[in-house]
Amino acid sequence: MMGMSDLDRWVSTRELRDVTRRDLEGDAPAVAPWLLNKVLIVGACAGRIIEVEAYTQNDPASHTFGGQTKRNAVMFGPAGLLYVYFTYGMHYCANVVTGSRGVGEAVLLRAVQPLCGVALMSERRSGRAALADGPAKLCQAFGIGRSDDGRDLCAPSTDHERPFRIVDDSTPPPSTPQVGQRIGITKAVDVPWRWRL
DNA sequence: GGAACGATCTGC
DNA sequence: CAGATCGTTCCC
Repeated sequence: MMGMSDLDRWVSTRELRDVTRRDLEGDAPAVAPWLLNKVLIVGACAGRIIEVEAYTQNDPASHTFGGQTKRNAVMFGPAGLLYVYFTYGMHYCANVVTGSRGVGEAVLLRAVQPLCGVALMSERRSGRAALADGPAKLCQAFGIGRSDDGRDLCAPSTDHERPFRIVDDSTPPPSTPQVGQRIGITKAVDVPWRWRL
């Protein structure tokens, strides 16, 4: 018999508000720190966003710097889409698209604090202690993959089996987040567009 | 057609 | 600190 999941319990104890497309639309460097403390929900897993990076169109480190391609097309879509890319031959990373249609901007989700579905995350992470403290680990823990590229985080939830969105549980973004250089890039390395709790 | 290179992670 | 591992991009 199906018991109440930890997500059900967690949701019922907090006032959750869907983050709207309008909330997400804007320059990635402005939206990125605002996303801190928001909650990512994918299926039975939820986690509080604790580290992000911004990427803009005229940013040499961004996938969109060279213009639109098949791979980065979602980044040019409307704010609120999820841009998922495959890298290093084995990892996926997930971004929230922030620019309006035609503008290639997004915020990379680098780390979340697991809130729900911890057992499932642990299983997907092969029992390792680190569940979602890196962009590829986060995707593995949440089961985010290639087929999620272009999913709409702001559309009304149609898939009740696998909700897929970002919500505000009334925890405000930190007033003084850590700010620093982005990780793992070789261009525009001095741009301080990484934010952390 | 081919080569170089990753917005990373892991184990040594 | 180097290896894994393959899609994407860019150059010839």
